[in-house]
Amino acid sequence: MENLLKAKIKQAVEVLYNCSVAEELIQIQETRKDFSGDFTLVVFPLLRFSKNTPENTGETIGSYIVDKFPAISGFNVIKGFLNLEISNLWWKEYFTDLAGSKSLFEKCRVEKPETILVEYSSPNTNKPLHLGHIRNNLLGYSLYRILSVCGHSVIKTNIVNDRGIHICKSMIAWQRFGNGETPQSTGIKGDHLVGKYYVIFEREYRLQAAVLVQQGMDVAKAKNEAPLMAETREMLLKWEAGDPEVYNLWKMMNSWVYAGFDETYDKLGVDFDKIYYESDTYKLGKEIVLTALENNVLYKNADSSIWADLTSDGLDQKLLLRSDGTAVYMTQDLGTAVDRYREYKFDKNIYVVGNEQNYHFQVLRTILKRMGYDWAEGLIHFSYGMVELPEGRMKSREGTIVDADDLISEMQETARDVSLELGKLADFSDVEKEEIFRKIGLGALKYYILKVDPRKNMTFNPAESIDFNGNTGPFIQYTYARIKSVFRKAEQLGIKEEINSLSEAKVGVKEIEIVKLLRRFPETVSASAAGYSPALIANYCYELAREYNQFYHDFSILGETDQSIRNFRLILSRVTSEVIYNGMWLLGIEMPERM
RNA sequence: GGACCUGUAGCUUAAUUGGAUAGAGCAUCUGGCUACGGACCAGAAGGUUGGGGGUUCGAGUCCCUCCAGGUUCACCA
Repeated sequence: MENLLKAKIKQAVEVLYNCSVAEELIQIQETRKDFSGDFTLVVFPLLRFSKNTPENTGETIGSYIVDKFPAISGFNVIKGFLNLEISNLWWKEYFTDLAGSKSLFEKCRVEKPETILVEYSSPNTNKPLHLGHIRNNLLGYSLYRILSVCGHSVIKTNIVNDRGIHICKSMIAWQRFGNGETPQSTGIKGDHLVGKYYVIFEREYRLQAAVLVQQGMDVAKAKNEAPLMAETREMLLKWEAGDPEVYNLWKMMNSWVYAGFDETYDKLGVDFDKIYYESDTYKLGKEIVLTALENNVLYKNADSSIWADLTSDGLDQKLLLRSDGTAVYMTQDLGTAVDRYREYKFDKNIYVVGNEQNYHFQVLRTILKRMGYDWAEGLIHFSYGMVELPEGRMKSREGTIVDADDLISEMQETARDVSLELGKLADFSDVEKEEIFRKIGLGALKYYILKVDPRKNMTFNPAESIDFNGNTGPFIQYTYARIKSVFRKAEQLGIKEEINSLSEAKVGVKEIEIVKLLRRFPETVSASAAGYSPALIANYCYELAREYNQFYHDFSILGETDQSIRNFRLILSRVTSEVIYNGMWLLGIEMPERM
């Protein structure tokens, strides 16, 4: 419709003012709700052609369009805005097409599909997942679905930080203080057990350093020379050298962690097509660094550490190999990127990583480009904001980290409490009920996190997150469940859809209002793909649900005596439920048939 | 100190990328079921978009400058 209007307006300006107009000057937008009309032309940019006041120009163009374009039933001009009214018949015909279309995503397909890797989650194997990871996983997974329905070929990847000094810390602590504990012997989930030893390491290490400081050593030196830290460094060297004892311990503890992660991913409803391990990719990283050193892209320090000098790009010096030859984080990221490109020849490699690493990715891309990898252009850092608590940032030192597993079960508990209190599920079995509680609890959590602009820091307010009223996941699920309830009733009454006669129904403004909203779905999906923002879809779903609820409240569907209107409303409800279902599906949120 | 980011009602947030009178939810107050589901709907109140300047027909959005907060610049990841 917009394109048609643009063409007509272009024609109008040519005929009326004898000038040809550039496409960008014709600005069409949906009319704001407080004004009458459907589409609005901003006339200011056209004044240079009309050489007249905004009002007169609007009037002139408006009359021309109404005259030449039967779908336009009227217009009004307010200040510099020409509001065009589309005939109800056009909307009803539009809706007829929509109701009969096979896929809601047809209009989202891009012309040139790309191969896109989406990396998300990226856990360290020394701690369980927390609230920050939840935002990461939900964003990554939703992005995967959004890009996929737009026609791209998307590969979900995860890079597991399974090596490095931090892993050795848990290992050392377990060796020293673990007494052979295992997930089996303790009944503790594997990732939580390993996390426990990471915490123990930090505690003991801090104690040792404090003792040294008390003996008169300065703080930096004490931190460096505490025996636990020395052992850890030694273990990392052994690990890189392939020492069998260290290697086996590492394998065992990592396997515990993976079992734990898999459980959490499963609960969250996310998965991966390809998992990379840094223990595999860091070697390639080292090779690449050494090759680049030979090619004089990098330089070697007197202590034989290897660096990139990025000062000419406005960045700093960056260490790529330590003086003892071991790899750092950046080294393995270089290796991973090259590895991935060799395997997939991706057009884009999207890293879903927090905004605290903005600098890291700037450096990564710069170094790869200097090394001559032109495809580094396609590395995209999808930089999302931190999740904070009402009291401020989560701090492990203060024990304010919100654990992912705990949070998921708490949300489910709350869903159970609320549902049981409302008592609408009496005729369900316990298993069925639990499934509904799960959908509601997770729906609330996911929606709460995904509705905010990913780029912004967000506050996670526990009290607010378990609210199921207003702009929440359960509100949207509830709207869906109500529509389903209407269908069940319709079936009982033997009322069937008649898709042929939709445009004859004498429906009111509210129905048309919803049709207008439904029309925005594909463009919302496209916009969320282009802007990497699931939040746009979340807010759209809410708006649609709210609009539908008003309609549902004010009008009867099955009780309507005019059959053509009843039929229109029934199909309107069906399409609305489909759009809500699919929109929420893009966010990874499941919809219960009843709740 | 350098670089980057953020600031919208008491709180959580939106704003079609420069368009009209800044839109919602929570909390507060008031009202609404003989109905297809009240996890709903309607109404009230709440704003100098951190301050100031500039560009523009038009600025929450772009530029400058202050103020406040955050992130980062590790032989951590």
